[in-house]
Amino acid sequence: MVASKRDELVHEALQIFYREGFHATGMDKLVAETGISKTSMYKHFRTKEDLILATLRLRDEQFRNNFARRVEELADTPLERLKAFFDALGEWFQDDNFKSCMFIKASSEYQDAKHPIHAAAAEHKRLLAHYFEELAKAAGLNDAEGLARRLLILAEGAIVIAHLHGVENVGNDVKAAAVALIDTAC
Amino acid sequence: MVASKRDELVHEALQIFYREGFHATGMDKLVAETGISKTSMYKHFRTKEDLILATLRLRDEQFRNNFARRVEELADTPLERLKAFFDALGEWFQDDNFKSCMFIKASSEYQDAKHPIHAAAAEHKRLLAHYFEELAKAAGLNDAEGLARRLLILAEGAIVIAHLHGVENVGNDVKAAAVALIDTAC
DNA sequence: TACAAGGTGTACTGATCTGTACATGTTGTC
DNA sequence: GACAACATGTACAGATCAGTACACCTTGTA
Repeated sequence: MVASKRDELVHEALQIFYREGFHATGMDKLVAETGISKTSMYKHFRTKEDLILATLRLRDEQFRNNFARRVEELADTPLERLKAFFDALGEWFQDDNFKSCMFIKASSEYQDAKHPIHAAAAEHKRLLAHYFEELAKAAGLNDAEGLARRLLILAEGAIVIAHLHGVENVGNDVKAAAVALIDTAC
Repeated sequence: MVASKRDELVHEALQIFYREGFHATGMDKLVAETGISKTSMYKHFRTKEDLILATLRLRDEQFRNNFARRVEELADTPLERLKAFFDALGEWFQDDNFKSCMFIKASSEYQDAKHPIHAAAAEHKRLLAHYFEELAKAAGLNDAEGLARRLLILAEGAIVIAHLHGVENVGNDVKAAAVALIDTAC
């Protein structure tokens, strides 16, 4: 099955934006690296911003599917899964292609909260917090909502530090901290 | 006392880069907003990158001085000061001009770990971890180094979430999480 | 008065940016 | 075979990017 050019473009642009950044990636670079003509790109997306938003939607989908699947592989109960998320996070940091989180970087380049790209990043993180909250509720933990917010803070901090200081320790550190926070809510 | 044009440039460029981003701020915009001529800028700094590095050095100085002072105002013992850092962090989030952390944003725009700007950001965070570690040691806590790394993760995550989701809750959440982690090391 | 240091204004180079115009080629379906 | 949908190449507009050239002005000091 051959994916449509549109899908191909979004998939490839995702990789390039993730690797190189948004402002630093021009449309000409996308043409050069994907082999897709600029005319086609602008047929599918009216602006570069629209293309970026499409890559973020895809990334959100990928990220949450991959993590949900991996967490389900790693553990069976809601409580164990909540903790296992932070193992999966550590595994991600080990990936050779790991370069921080696309949404954190997007919000760094598009800082205005009202900007659609910033808003998409905020929404992605809200969904992640919601995921934590559902697991915490299912595990019968106290203050599931507050715990979810605290775990989100941990996850984001770990991503930033893994990117800045390299992967060493970070996976273990964030897992330990997460377990400590979760245990206080038992 | 009149500061030198060089200092004036670095101070103003810092504000603009912080507010608008690095790639998004052209040298022509700096000329327009500071009133300093481009010729003068390039007399003081060979490249835009050199200017950015100078703003990061200033920011590092400001950040650590301000926080150290505020933390000393808020508490007297090492243990209390370690906790008080997260109160000071919450105060920062309330600042109308708060727009995440300049170093996180710098590492988002300059992703390569070998890039001087990325390296400067990494160093800034290492100094912050060191600050935590010294306080933890002075407080006689267990595993001061590990605790410092976990607290750094918390601080960075809180900054990211305060930027993405707004200030609500974040200050209290991160303080509660930090206290929980610190108390497990007592 | 002379000089040097620092600052200025303007106009420019050559590259790159987003986005468009326009004519052409390919492919699947009726 | 005809048509529509989708893709292509090329060339361009107009703005902006980092950085430079060059002639001039201001000010403190000797």
